Amino acid sequence: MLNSYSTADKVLLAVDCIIFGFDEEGLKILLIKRDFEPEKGKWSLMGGFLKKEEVLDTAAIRVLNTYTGLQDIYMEQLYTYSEIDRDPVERTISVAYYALINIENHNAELIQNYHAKWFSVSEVPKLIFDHDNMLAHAIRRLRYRTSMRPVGFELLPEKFKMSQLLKLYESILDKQIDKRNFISKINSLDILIKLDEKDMTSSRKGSYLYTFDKEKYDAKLLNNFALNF
Amino acid sequence: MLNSYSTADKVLLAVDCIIFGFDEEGLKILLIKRDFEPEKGKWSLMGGFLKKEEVLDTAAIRVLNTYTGLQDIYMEQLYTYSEIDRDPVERTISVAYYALINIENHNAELIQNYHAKWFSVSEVPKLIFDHDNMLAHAIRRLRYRTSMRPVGFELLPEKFKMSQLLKLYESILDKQIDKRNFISKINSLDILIKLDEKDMTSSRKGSYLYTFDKEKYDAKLLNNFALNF
DNA sequence: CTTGTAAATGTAATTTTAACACTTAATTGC
DNA sequence: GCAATTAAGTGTTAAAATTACATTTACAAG
Repeated sequence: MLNSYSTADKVLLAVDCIIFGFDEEGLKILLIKRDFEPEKGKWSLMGGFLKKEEVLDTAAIRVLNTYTGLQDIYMEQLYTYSEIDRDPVERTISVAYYALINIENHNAELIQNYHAKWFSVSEVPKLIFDHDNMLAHAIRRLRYRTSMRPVGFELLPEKFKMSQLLKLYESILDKQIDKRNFISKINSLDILIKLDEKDMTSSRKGSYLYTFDKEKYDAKLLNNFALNF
Repeated sequence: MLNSYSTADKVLLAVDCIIFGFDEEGLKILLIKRDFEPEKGKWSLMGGFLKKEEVLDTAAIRVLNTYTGLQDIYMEQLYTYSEIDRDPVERTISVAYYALINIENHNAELIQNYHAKWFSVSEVPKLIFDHDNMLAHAIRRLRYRTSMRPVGFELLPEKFKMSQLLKLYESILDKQIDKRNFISKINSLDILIKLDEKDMTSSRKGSYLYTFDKEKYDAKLLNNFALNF
């Protein structure tokens, strides 16, 4: 019967986390080496089972924290995967979440302790189960999202150079963007604050640092502004 | 322990279906009057529980068919809802799906037999549980999708007038669109075939009928063409 | 003080979008 | 049969957005 709570099947529900990061080398993703069967020793997304009295968003945050120690990371739900044999051990439905984080802010040491490792998105190893599929889906979504609104907030350090922001966009969208057009478009959005400070590490001349203007950014968000690079 | 299949909690997993339709009156949504407790007699989305050996996509199709007799409706997964008390009877996680169908093609009689009823999206009654939230989410997604690619395929009859297509877009996006700009933009996409046939029911002059050019449409899809009305 | 390096900067051509109103084709009623 | 009616059909222009493209600047190093 379609609507009897008592006779309905119950299933295992998992969450898997796709964590994007960004540094000088480009766009990366955080993976773990599984330390349990099946597929022990293979690379995998971070995952775990949903608890009875837990909301999915919370489960995703908990799983990420368990594997990496990372806290207060905002994740977005991506998609729910339910292929019958996606998990060879037992029928498991998995809800994928993704997040963007700033690699520098989230110290490598902690991640080392937890056996998680960053991989360039262009050099991701074969993953277990349907995790390749999840990752591909997440990248697609990230690209899409990027063209709809600035994503730099989460992926860049507090203060950043314009060239970093440009590189971030080029990494995510996987294409070259004209520097001048990029700068004028970003500036026209009026969501950055140019600081008096310069970063002298990368050139003789030094380059100005910027921060996001959170207030103006939030105001724009309401209008669903697009970017179209 | 995070990864023990044997000790992990199992939960009830449901699917709920948000079915959009379109006719002369505009954009509509298909609801049912619940004939069981709780909330018996209240309006609701169509829902049902996932079976052990069933994929979510299939469950969504099955549920829709059970309530409406409708078959072969392509649905897209929307989002998974997991608030603890979203279902007052028992903890239930629900995966929402949405679809666009052509009301004329899917005969009203069948739907009557099954106690489902079409409501204008502007006049939807209060729904049970978190279904209002799901619907709002689905409308947002439909608008978004509409601006990214033509959706007419599913919502219009095989042959349609340009004015119907225009009205469809106006209904979904909930705003007026200039007739001439609309026509020239649609034509520039080169995905419609203008037939020799005219529809004489709505005016003295009659209006040409169109169909979608599926091949050209699919070719364009690869380029992720946008519409921006 | 010359050299090297990345940063910073502007303009013109093209394309896209937005705003806007009259004519046409055919039926209906007189 | 002709005047009236009704929705269909059709182009142009101004404004805005996008794209393509190259030189100068500031500073440190030698």
